[in-house]
Amino acid sequence: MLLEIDHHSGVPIYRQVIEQIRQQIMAGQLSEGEQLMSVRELAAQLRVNPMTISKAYALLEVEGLVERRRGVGLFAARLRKNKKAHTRARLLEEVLRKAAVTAVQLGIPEEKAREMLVRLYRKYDSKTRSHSNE
Amino acid sequence: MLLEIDHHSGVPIYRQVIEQIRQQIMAGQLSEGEQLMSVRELAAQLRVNPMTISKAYALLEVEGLVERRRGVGLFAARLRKNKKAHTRARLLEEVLRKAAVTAVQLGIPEEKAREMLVRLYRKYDSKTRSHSNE
DNA sequence: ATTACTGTATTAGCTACTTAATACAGTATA
DNA sequence: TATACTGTATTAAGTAGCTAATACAGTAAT
Repeated sequence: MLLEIDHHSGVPIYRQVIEQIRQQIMAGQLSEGEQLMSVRELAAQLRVNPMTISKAYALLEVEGLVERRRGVGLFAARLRKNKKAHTRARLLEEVLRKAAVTAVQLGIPEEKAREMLVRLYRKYDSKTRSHSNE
Repeated sequence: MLLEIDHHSGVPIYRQVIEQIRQQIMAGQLSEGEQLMSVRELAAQLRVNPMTISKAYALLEVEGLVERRRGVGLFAARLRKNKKAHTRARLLEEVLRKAAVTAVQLGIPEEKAREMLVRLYRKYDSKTRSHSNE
C-alpha cells in the first residue's frame, strides 16, 4: 500500500488518507479482507501522528469500507459486489448532484451539460490510461 | 433583492451572500447595470456586520459579476452575452470536472455517468419549475 | 466646508478544525 | 502473567477562517 501526503496542499492529512484508501478499495487495488497497515506503521511511514491515521480509519469504517478490530488490526471490508457498486454510485451521485443543481440554476440546457460532462470524462479517462503505462 | 441567510447551516454568511447574488445575476433576476443594496443596507437587513457584506461584494467583483464604486455604490456588471455565457459555462465546468474525475477514478462507465447526470438534471429541473409557480 | 451617503483597511476576537502527546484498552502468543 | 503488538479516548496546542468594531476614505449635493 503506497500513500502520498502533500503537506502543503491545504487538504487535511486525514482526508488525503481517506481519499486514497477509498479509491484503492473501490478500484480493487486492495483486496477484500486484506489487512491494511497498522495505525502506527502508516503513521511512521507518513511521518504523522497515529491519531491522525486512527481518525481516517474511523471515518472509513463509518463509510463501511474497512473493519477495525482493536488488538488485531484493520481490514478492507468484505463487500458484496452489489454493495461495492452501490457505494461507487453513491460517491459519484454526490458530485453529480451538485453539477445538476448548478446547471439547472444557471439555465444551462440538459444537452449542453451532458456534452460537457462527456468531454471532461474522456479527457481524464485518457490521462488515466496513459499514466497506467508509466 | 431578497436574500435569506441560514445562520445554522455551517456555510459562511459571505458565501451564502455570494451564491445568492451570483445566481440572481446569472438568472437575469438582477438587470445589468442595476444598483444593488449598499453594504450597510444589506448588512442591516441580514443583521450582519457590514464588513461581511463587503467581503462578499469584493469576491463578486473578482468574479466580474459586480462593479464597486466607492462613495457611489455597487452595480451589477454589464456583461456581454458572450461573457455571461462564458461565466456560466465556467461555473458549471468546475463542478462537472470533479464529477468526471470521480467517475473515471471509480471506473464507472461514461454512459452510466451520463445517464445519472441526466436523471438528476431532470429531477432538479422539475423541482425548479414547480417552485416558480408558487 | 458640511452633510450624508457610499465602500474599505486594520485589527482583534471567536470558533471550528486539524494535529499531536499522552495514557489507556483489547488481542494473541508464549 | 508477560510481552508485544493492535486500536482509542482524552486533552491540549496550533492554525485557519469567519465575523465584527473601529476608524478611515471616496463621492455628491448643498
